[in-house]
Amino acid sequence: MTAFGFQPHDHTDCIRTTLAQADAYCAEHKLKLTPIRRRALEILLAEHRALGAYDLLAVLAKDGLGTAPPVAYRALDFLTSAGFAHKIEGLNAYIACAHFGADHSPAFLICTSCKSVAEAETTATQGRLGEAARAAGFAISRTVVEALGLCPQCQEAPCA
Amino acid sequence: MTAFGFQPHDHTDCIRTTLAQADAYCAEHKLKLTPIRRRALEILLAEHRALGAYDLLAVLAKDGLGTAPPVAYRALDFLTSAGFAHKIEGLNAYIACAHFGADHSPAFLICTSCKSVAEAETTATQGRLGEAARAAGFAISRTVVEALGLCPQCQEAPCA
DNA sequence: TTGCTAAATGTAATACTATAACATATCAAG
DNA sequence: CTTGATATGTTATAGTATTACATTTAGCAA
Repeated sequence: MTAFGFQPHDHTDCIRTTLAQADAYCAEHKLKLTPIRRRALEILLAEHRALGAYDLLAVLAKDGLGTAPPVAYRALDFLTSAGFAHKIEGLNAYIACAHFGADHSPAFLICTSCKSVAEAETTATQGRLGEAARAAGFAISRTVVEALGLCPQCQEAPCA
Repeated sequence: MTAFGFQPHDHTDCIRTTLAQADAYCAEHKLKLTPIRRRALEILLAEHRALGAYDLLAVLAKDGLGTAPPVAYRALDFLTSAGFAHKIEGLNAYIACAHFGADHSPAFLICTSCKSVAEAETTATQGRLGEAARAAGFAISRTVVEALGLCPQCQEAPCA
């Protein structure tokens, strides 16, 4: 359950710091980090793994913040648009961004056993995808770069 | 509708050639390219763009080859397992493989306007994902590498 | 303050994507 | 020919996401 680049770390601190950064970012960019949105981000940060929209919704519902699917999807739309979270297409799930702030094109290492996710930093025009796009005259607006496999822990203990 | 690396080409020939290759590959590997599976591949080849499972099913149904969802998903499972087709995660859609045969880790350029898809060839351990995986001790089993954006044609005619 | 406008939220219904479960049929190997 | 594995037929359901519209809230201007 605890994974960041597959290493344990201090969750409480990372949640608090990132929420503060999000508050500051929204203030500066005239975005509204409403209670639902802020709580959704907090939930994703606390889990620190990919969470389905309905999983998120279940937690929001326990807090009395909404019960219908659009509540979760709207919060996720906001968070992903603002760059506070990303969608993992290979899992139809969402995760808090590990590299707060700037516009970026994340790459993910996703453990299919324990569901932990590591986020690597890239730019959209790097790597083989960027090469191929330039060669083809293709204009990239978004990239999906994900590797599914086993994290170091789960390679050692496959039956966990 | 006609796109291969976003260039027009001879569909009829490419369908025939690839089906023949698939027949040969299945004979050699003791796989059964049954009528449903063969027709599904033919449909994907003919469209030459990402097709939803239910879109495929609709065509199969017109041919009297089945009406229930498992018909389409089973055919797609077979085709993707055999390497004859790939799933585009960013679109929840499927496309015939443009590089027949060998085991490979495809990278896609996907036009969000006309839905055409170009497939680039890579290996799972190449590029930034491979670097990140090695650094983290992560064992890759499958990669998802996709760029969403506009193909050359749609950049010029955005209102098509 | 009042009223306007845009954004956010509440809610119900529905669409889209995918799988589970189980019965039946087909086919190759012994 | 029978057995076992694979493929297909079919119904139901699970999981993911959006549309549509009513209501509320927040910010701003008259």
